[in-house]
Parts: sequence; C-alpha cells; structure tokens
Amino acid sequence: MDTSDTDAAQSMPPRERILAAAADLFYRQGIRAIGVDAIVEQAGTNKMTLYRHFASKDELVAEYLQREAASADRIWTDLAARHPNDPLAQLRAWFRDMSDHASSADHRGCALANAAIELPEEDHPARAVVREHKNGTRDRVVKLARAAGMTEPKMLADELFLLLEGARVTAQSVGREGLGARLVRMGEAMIAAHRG
Amino acid sequence: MDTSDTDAAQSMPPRERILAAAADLFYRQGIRAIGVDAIVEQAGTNKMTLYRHFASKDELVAEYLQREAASADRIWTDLAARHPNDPLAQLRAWFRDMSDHASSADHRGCALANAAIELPEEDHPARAVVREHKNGTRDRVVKLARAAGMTEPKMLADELFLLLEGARVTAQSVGREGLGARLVRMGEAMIAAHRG
DNA sequence: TGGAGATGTTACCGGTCGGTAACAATATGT
DNA sequence: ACATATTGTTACCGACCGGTAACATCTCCA
Repeated sequence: MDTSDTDAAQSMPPRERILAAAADLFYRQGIRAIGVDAIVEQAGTNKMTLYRHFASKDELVAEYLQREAASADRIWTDLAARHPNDPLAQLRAWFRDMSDHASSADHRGCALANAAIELPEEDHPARAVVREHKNGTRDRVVKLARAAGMTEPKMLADELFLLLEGARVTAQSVGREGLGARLVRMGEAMIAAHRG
Repeated sequence: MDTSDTDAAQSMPPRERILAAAADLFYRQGIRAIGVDAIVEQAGTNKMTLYRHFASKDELVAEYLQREAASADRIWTDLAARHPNDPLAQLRAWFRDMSDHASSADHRGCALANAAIELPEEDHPARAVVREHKNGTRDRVVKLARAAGMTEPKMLADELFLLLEGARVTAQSVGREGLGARLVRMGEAMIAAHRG
C-alpha cells in the first residue's frame, strides 16, 4: 500500500510535482501557512530538489500564481469558442461561469487576490503577477462590454468585476448558500441596465 | 530620545497597549506575519504579561477582531444621528462613507475579511467573529433598504455589500486610483434602479 | 559499459515560532 | 510598613522556518 504521495507522484517530473503540490496546499491552506517541507513531502521529493528548481519559496509562490493566472485566462478562448461572434452571450456566460465557480463547494476565493492579502509587501514578486492579471481581466471585460454594445462599458465592467471579487471573499468569510443564484440575478440586472 | 514604543506606551494598562499594538501590526502586516514578540515589543511590555491576559495568540486575534467589529458598528449610530428619520439618506451616506474609506490611502482591506482569508480553518475562534459581523452588517443594510422603500431590498443590499467587499480587496490587489468616485457612481446607480 | 546529469539522503545552519517556569521588581491600598 | 496583586526579567522549551553542503544513488543515452 501507500506511496501515499497523495496526488501527483506518478510519472510527472519533480518540478511539476512540486508545482502541483504547492498549488494544492497554498490554495487550500494559505501561502504563509505552508512550509517547503510540507510541499516536498506531498510532492514525493525533497527540499534540495525544490531549491534546484526554484531560487526561493517566494519565486515558487510567484510561479504558482502565474500558472493560476494562465489557467484562469483560458476561459477567454473557451468563451469565444462557445459563443462565436456574440459578445453579449460571451459576457453573460463569463459572469455566469464565474458566479458558479465562486459559489462552488471547494472554492476558497481567488488564489491571486488571496495572495495579495497574505503578502502585503508591495514589492513581493507575487504582487506583480496579481496586478497584471487583475488589470488584464478588467480590460477584457471592458472590451467585451463595449463589443456587446453596452452603454458605459467601463462602469459595467467594474460593477461585474467588483461584484465577483466581493462574492469570492464573502464565500469564504460567511458562506456560499444561495450565492450563485443571487449573483446571476444581480449580474443580469446590471447588464440589462446597461443596454441601449 | 527614544521611548520608541512607537504609539501607545503611555498610561494605558498593558492589556490595552497589547491590543493596540496587535491591531496596528495585524492589520498592516498580516496576522500570520506578526509574532507575539513583535507585538509585546511595540506595546512596550513582555511575553509573560501578554500570556497572563490572553490564553493564546489565537484568542488575542479573536479579541482584536471583536474590537474591529465593534468599532465598525459604531457607524450605525453615527448614521442615525446624522440623518434622523431618513433611511434613504442613511443608506446613501453609508455607502459613500464606506467607499471613501475603502479608497483611502492607508486602507488595507477589511480587517475581518482579511482574517478569514489568512485563517482558513473554519473553526478558528476568529472565524465566528467574522461571520457574525458580516451577517449583522448585511442585515442592517437590508433593513435600511427596506425602510427606504427600495424594491427588493435584499437584492440591493447584496449588490452594495458585495460591491464594497470587492472594492476593499481590489484596493489591495491592484490599487486605489479613482476607486472612490467610481464606487459612488455605481452605488448611486444601483440605489436609483431600486426606487419604486 | 561507461559517464554525465538529474535526483535523493542526511545532516546541518541560524533564526523565529508560540508558549512557559522561576524569580525579581513594582505598584496599590490599608 | 506591610501584604497583595500586577508587572517585568531572564532563560528556557520543542518545533518549525527557509535554505545549504556533501555525498550517494539513479536514469538514460552514447
């Protein structure tokens, strides 16, 4: 029995196993709460190998967040494929997907936003990743809203964006019951209020 | 020179000095980032005295958050005094005050929400304080919206509440430029959309 | 088969974590 | 002046933190 390296022990190179273990532990338990020893144990490797691939824990954190951001950005190509040439449908599907995700049971907030709260030093390597991703997301929503013919696309994008960001922290701090449905109603109302 | 016990060294009893130092350090640097040694140093006392007044660091954290919650709740009596018998004005003033606060320079998010993110264990003593305060705040906004004659007061309260919660995390993760003015515009639009 | 490069093992570093024991100094009120 | 309760001091505890040196083992390809 055992080989209890929980998840990603098989066949992946150690760098990937470390990243996978870090993603799981950092997200679920918090970046500051997890030490490198816990990561290498779950990754089925050792500290020396970790430090041969990452200059420091901080750089491991930065790469963890970069992958989270890249993974989150994949939604834009998905959206374009699901609703080609229909920016309004893309906008509504985006908000619905994000609402569903924010209110799902295993959700523990946005990994990027949580990291910004856990790491208040503005010059931490992770903070640049967070700023870039959040600004990029906001820009894409503004573009979508404009392409969908919304009046005041920037204002609508801010409303939807802040609403989701608030939902992700609220899901953690108070709970998730009924949050998804309420979110969708609010988002739909805001989109409706911005149609010409 | 010195007596560099930065702030609250003079005349306050050590318990209050500890709480004051903890509030400052926990809020600005993060709960997990600050150790008890840093707190007692800034409070101008020592670890033994801290542990004579608090059973553990976790209970100090819980009391820190209780005081933050109580301090935040003082806005409700302020609001009633500033706009007696005018729930609509109270609602709008509440949102404006919260917007100003969320976008001010020294703001580092909501102390309660940040704590929930820093402490993922659902049974941490701090988490009950957070849940209670957030639910209480939401209830008060709902009541205000209902008293102000809003259609769907619960939905409006959720919109305003989540918008602010999102703004407080966004202020940290990306920045504060222009956030206050944009927030007020959004809040006013939402309130206007819920008037009969 | 051999040799290079990646990985694993063990032991260690100084520092800090939350928390405590024993004892000395101080304030307070009578 | 004395007893009491509150604080301060020093030293310590085991555990963990991020990070590294030296050396053994493995994989894989020429």
